[in-house]
Amino acid sequence: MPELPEVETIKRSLESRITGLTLNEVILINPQIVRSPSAGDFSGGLSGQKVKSIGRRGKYLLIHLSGELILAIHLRMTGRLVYTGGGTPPAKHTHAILRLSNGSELHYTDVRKFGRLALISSDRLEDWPGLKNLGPEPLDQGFTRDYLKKELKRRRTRIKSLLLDQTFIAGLGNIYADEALHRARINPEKTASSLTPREVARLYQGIREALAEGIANRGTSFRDYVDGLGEAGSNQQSLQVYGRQGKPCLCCGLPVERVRLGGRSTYFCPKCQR
DNA sequence: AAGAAGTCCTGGGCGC
DNA sequence: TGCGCCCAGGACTTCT
Repeated sequence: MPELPEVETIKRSLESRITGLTLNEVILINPQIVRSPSAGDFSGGLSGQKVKSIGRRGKYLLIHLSGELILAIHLRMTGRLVYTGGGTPPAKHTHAILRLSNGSELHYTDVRKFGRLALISSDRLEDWPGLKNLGPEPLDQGFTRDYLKKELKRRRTRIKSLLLDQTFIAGLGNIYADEALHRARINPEKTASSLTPREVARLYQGIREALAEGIANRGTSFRDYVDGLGEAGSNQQSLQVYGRQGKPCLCCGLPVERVRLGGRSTYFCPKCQR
């Protein structure tokens, strides 16, 4: 499940490889993955474009192109964007191939077909539905303790569900939400507005540290995730609670519990997170 | 208007 | 060995 650290790692791994290259050819195997515009306009609009730079906003990878266009990619759960030297036969579930001017290729692969690609005009990026309502970047200056405190105060939903709400904060998914709450020693079922000032301060730290560690470890390869060069990350070895149901909490030794919360599996330590 | 629930997808794991 | 069932979850839509 590519979340902020995984998308950031993909961005960094692709940057030096494709910046400055031109997209010579776009092979759209499965048009279903294109969110906008139409499949024909998407392929036609991309062809001939030069890659200027790569950015990221929340879980969106943003490839900035020469003609004031941006290729926005959301990998959802099982999407992969992998650079290959060229001539590599496409893996199963490959839905698009972008052929670059040096003969290399970007392969977009997605087992469950939840991910989406879109071609957006640069000047309309801020108004684009996917990005328009995104909350602050948790690792940027705009995400402050004060923002967190104020937002939590007015929300009556459970804290775990709020952490997954991209309009509240951009980039957290199920793995890093659970890890952030464990770091902060907060029970995921607590109502957001009920957190004490100390808990809010711990949560602020927990979010930033969980994400920073994920980036330092080049992402969590729990199931499908690989970076832009097809390499797995190592953050799965550093997870404290996610996926560790029944295993001893690394802080207190009690078994990690799993509950369903908002339709999502949620892992926590009942002793450390009260 | 906030919050919850349903929907899309396929492979892997499990019970029988 | 194989069939059927459940589970994984991000963002969007629909509902209450």
